[in-house]
Amino acid sequence: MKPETLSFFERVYEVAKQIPYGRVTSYGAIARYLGAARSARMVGYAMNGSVGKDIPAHRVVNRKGLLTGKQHFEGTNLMQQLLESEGIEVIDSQIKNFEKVFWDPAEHL
DNA sequence: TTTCTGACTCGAA
DNA sequence: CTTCGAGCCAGAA
Repeated sequence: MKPETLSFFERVYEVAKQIPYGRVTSYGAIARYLGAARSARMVGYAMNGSVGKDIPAHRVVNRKGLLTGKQHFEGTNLMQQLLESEGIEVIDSQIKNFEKVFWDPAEHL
């Protein structure tokens, strides 16, 4: 691809799409991978437009493994349901064993 | 052009 | 240990 022609949002999408099944990552991790370590907020903001695209936004959480963006899904528990269906243990919007299911873009890409 | 906002993060109290 | 505040950047109005 031609990253130079892609907007920041589009770059975020490209990375988010590559999150493996049953794994999750953080906004900050994606931001750092894109070279914008301090644009974690923008990553989340970008996910707003993830609807209608093939982006598994539910696999992206904050660095604590907390489903901070679940409110942006249809139901307040949809995001958690999706993660649990992938084998990820989630309790009260908090991912358990977050370190084990965490997927670092820089590590895989 | 200026202003505002946000699905974050980190450091300090 | 938990809670609170300020900084950060990119995009839309």
